[in-house]
Amino acid sequence: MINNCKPQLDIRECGNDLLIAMDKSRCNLADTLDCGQCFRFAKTEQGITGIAKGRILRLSQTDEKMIFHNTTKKDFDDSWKDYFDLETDYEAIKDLLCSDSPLQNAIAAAGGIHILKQDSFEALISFLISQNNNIPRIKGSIDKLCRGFGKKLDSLDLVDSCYAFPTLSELAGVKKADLAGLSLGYRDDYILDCVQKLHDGELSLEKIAKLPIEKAREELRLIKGVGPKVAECVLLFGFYRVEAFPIDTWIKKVLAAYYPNGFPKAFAEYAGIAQQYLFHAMRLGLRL
DNA sequence: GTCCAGGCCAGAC
DNA sequence: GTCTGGCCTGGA
Repeated sequence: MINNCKPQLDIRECGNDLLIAMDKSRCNLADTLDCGQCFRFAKTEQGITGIAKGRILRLSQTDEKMIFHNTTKKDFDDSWKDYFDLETDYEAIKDLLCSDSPLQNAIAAAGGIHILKQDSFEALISFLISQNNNIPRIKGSIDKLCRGFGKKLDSLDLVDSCYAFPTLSELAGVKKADLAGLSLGYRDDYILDCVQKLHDGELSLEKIAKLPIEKAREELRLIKGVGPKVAECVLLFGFYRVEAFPIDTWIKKVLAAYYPNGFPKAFAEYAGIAQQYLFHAMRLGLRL
């Protein structure tokens, strides 16, 4: 157990922008938004642009500060501080994980990653789509889903129009034919089953959020298309259960190469965070 | 052309 | 309970 010491944030308003003093090793926005946990952010010439919480967010980061463009301190305090998990003491967690050599190396390369506190419905639908799939296509399918069913957002200076991720009620009653053209392949049935079970009240994400992790896992697995990997992803990225440990092809390689006797139990409480460091480092092609 | 990408399901043993 | 083939699709 780690004594979580809430990090102090040095926040400054500058015109329409909000500047937060932050070393990239403490929180790296590019890595955080491009490590496979979310699918709605993209690099642009100015920085990073994406959609979360039904709003368009434009970000950039230098070595010593992150910049939330067109953002008020209230927006930040009400939404983004929590979304980017900026009040968790990652340095203490990394100190613990660094006692392990492969993790120490992974953290040196990817230690700026934070776990985002995403909407659970969005995460569930997104990771249903993610199975046996590649990231560009996942992003394309999700974008089309948003354009087809989500609320249109004021796009300010952006060329493309932007759409929020559809809510459960916006997707309720959707038919298989409505999903044609989203490049979902056989995954369309999974989404239909998921939306139907949630809309009928057979399952409730609010209830799942309050369950012990074992029980939450079982409930999620009742949805067609949710197997072990997808369930762990939804728990970790949609419910902020940082003890969840998704095992994908990359992590399988990590476990085989560096943890033949299993992942250390000492890290169980933060296994999901460790997983992200290892996953990102493997994708970078590093030797740990 | 083949392979595979952040898997899961159904059926066979 | 464990293992295997099939599944949509697009890019390397």
